[in-house]
Amino acid sequence: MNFEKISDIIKNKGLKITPQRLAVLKAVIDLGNHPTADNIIEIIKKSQPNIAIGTVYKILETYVENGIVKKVKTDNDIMRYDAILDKHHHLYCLESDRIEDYYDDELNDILEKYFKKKNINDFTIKDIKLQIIGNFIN
Amino acid sequence: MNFEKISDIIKNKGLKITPQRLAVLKAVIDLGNHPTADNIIEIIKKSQPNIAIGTVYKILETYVENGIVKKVKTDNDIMRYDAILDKHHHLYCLESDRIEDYYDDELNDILEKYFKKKNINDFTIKDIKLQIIGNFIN
DNA sequence: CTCACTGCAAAGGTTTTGCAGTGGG
DNA sequence: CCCACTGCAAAACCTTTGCAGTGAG
Repeated sequence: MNFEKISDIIKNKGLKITPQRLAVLKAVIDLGNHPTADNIIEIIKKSQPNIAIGTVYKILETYVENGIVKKVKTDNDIMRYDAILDKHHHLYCLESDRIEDYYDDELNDILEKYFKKKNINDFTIKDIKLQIIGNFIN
Repeated sequence: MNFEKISDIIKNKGLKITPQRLAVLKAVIDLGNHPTADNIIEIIKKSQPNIAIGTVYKILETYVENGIVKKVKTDNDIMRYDAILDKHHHLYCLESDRIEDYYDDELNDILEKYFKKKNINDFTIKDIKLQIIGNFIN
């Protein structure tokens, strides 16, 4: 994704634009497949060798607070990040640490209809995420 | 839960029974609400002040491998554990770190039917977990 | 008896923090 | 210009590991 679009995303949230912030968001979007903080840093170091690890974590935290990216947690306890571009769920592989996106509007409709009918006591639903766990067939 | 039942759960998996193992599983079950390793250790220290933190982690890992407890992924920092007593999903509170269980067979049926029909390419589903995210109304 | 389990302590890796200096608006 | 952001390094944090000693089967 180009820097102009990325710049817009950041600006829309009223955040200051810095080269580091542009690079972090571009990395999360371009890497796509739920990168770890480490993956992101590795990519950014190519264009900005002096970026600090702490800075990347601070930027990611800012993005999470502003709803620009989401955290995705794995069983191995390493945090991964995911740019929010569309509503989707995740396929988790039991045999590797692969995580793939799963999109389906029909599924979202089914869930929405179900929860609208159920109306859980004392709980307001903001989001629903499915963790679909299994194995990829190679 | 009493130690006899807990002992049976461990024995059924062909694992050795030790006071530490009994205490860890009892703590996970009794605490109920998806305790962290730290919560578990805190409880156990009351009856077994000398138990080692490393031992608790090793025991929990053994239980996970043997399907006695599950790890619960939170989008925040810390790993939580959950005794497997029944198929269920989780309500995550955005404002606190509360996690509640959500049971509903109708939901499980709907999901099963949906995924049976969809048949995701190159992926065999072993389990599906819903993260229902929102706020508890106090 | 034997091997798996425990306790201990150190190491491992990830994420957070404090502070001085910098630069975006 | 000013305040928010960055770089740096240390530290906090949770979890894992190695090893010697112990105890369950």
